[in-house]
Amino acid sequence: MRWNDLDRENCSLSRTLAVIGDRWTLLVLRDAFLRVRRFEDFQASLGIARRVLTERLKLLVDEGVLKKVAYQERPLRYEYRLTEKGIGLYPALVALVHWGDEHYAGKKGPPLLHRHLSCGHDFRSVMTCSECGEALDPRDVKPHAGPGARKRA
Amino acid sequence: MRWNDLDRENCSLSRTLAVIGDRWTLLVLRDAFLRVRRFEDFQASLGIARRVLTERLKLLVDEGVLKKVAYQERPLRYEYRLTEKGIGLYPALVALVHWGDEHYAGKKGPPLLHRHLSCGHDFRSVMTCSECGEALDPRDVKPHAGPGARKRA
DNA sequence: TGTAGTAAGTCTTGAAAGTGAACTTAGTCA
DNA sequence: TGACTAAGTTCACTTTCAAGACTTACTACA
Repeated sequence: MRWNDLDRENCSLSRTLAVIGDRWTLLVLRDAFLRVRRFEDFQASLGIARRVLTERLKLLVDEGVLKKVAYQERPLRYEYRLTEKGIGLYPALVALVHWGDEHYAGKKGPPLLHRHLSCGHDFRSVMTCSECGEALDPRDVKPHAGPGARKRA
Repeated sequence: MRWNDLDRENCSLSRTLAVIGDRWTLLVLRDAFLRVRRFEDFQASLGIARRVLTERLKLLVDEGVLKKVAYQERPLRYEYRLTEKGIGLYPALVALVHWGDEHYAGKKGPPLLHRHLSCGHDFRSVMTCSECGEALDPRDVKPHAGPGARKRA
């Protein structure tokens, strides 16, 4: 199977991964959330091959995860910013980071903490149920076919 | 940069991606959460090349995300099950699925729904603050250097 | 005893994607 | 004029992936 075929699969995870399911893409997004915006800055920060960076940024822009915004004219130059759709990936990214903090941080602790400005504390994200507000235990969740289901979910 | 070098980077996301940041790996984990456990079943379900599946399963076992459990002797055969560490990836996976539901589900709606057994409703996951319990707005979060920080976060 | 079947890999070969360095373009600055 | 900058593009080379055939160790059937 080719990766471009993934978006035709009837699974929201496949379709998500067809857009952002590539290591570089997720690192680009991490940087974007840390306010990196320009081509040279992404390149220097990640050490990514320039051709690959060009390709990934283009895909993210085409998918509406990032948008190009001119930051100067003559010479015309653009920077890349997260759209609302892109910001919607924050929970997933934070969940991955916190999983890494938990299992791969060294003795000293995690390299980066997240502060919740409105309460003032460093936090970990907790996945809760949109309906009852309780914290979710994976064993307390049952997947079932939804309205868009075909044969395989 | 090689991908094996990623785990030496001082960033929890890099270290996480060195383990699970590969499209196939995440799809393997999706299947694992849907109770797929055997080599042949993963292979048939995903259409993944057998060599790549072998490799990915081995990495996940080496990293303690999956464990091999014998389900019969003579011939000795193993199945792959999520460990506690693997189950810890559930929030991230659900967040990715829900992002896909939101942006890529067709007119009919998402192919798969998640029911919270203890409250009985289909839900979406909401990221909340472990300290104050409020839902988190990405704009209300400020990352800052943690105890394990080196020069770059 | 021979034949087929099963589960979990392993091997092989051509195609695709990634890597690093040099090059290009359009403009500024001194 | 010459050096510099940002954002790519091009090129030669290496690594990884895809698809399918093959292997191993055992069971079940006739």
